[in-house]
Amino acid sequence: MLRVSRLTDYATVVMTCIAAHPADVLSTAQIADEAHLELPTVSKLLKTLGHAGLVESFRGVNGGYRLARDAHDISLAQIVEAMEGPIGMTECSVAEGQCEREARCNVRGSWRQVNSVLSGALRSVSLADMLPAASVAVPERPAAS
Amino acid sequence: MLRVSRLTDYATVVMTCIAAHPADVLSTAQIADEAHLELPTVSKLLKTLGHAGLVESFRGVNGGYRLARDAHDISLAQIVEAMEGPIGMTECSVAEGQCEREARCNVRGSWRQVNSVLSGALRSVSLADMLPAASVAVPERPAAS
DNA sequence: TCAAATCAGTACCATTTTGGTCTGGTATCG
DNA sequence: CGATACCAGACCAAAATGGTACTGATTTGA
Repeated sequence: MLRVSRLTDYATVVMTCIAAHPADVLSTAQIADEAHLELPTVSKLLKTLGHAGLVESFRGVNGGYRLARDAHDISLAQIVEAMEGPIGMTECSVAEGQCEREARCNVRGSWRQVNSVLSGALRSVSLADMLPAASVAVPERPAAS
Repeated sequence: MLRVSRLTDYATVVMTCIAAHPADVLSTAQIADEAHLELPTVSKLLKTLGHAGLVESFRGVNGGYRLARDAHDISLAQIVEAMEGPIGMTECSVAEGQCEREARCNVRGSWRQVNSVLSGALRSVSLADMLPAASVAVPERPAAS
């Protein structure tokens, strides 16, 4: 079915949740609640996203996560690569020497061409583009504490 | 990492092998030999490709397979769809109502956008384009650099 | 008409990937 | 010091994937 893994999909949702509160440090529990995902799952996602340098973490009481840089400077491609590694539609798009047909393979060039179109599309979408347009105004749910 | 299944990759190889002999009916054994793949695997591929109407089969002695239409009229997208079903990068790109977030999901639109770019790229490559350059003059070669 | 060649369909199994949970550890704040 | 909250890793169950085997149906040709 040619799709990204479910975790990658979740990662985009989690990232938009964090991006919707640019000023705050959100705990994993808050993010899980907002994204409607299980807490351990969100925890694992954030760990991976942190390793990739897309979010930064703060430990201890009142700790949590925050975007590592502005939402305009984070692309969908970076999120996908953080979760799944280098983008490649076939084995041989990513690394050389995977199959012995490589030298005389007619198919490989076409796949690489499709691949570059895809990664271009992923690079062209930023996290800011994925936010609801309304978020420039007041969010629908003001933090009732 | 965001790739088509290995069988889909094999399917493109098998299709180019068949396309390289436009006049002949090739047996599964011949195709397997030429593609350097196992015979039962090729058999399964061809059955699926046949159901999708991309190749036609002939039974009995001297039977085998042949392209159902000209190589220029078969796109990479059709091969992928034959093997993997509708092209969609996320669950919700393909069908509605998969997740309860759908109504207010900010992420979905961006995925659908990426998706349409990808399927456009797959549609733009024909089986004829994937053959060795001998018999085909590639119309446009967008310089990928 | 019989036998060989060849595709058709189904069922099955082994491996890998994926998604998710749990446990213990460490840092920070009050 | 202790409560909170992130960190790291192992671990497990379920699903998808790739491959194999077996049986049946159809056509050709001797």
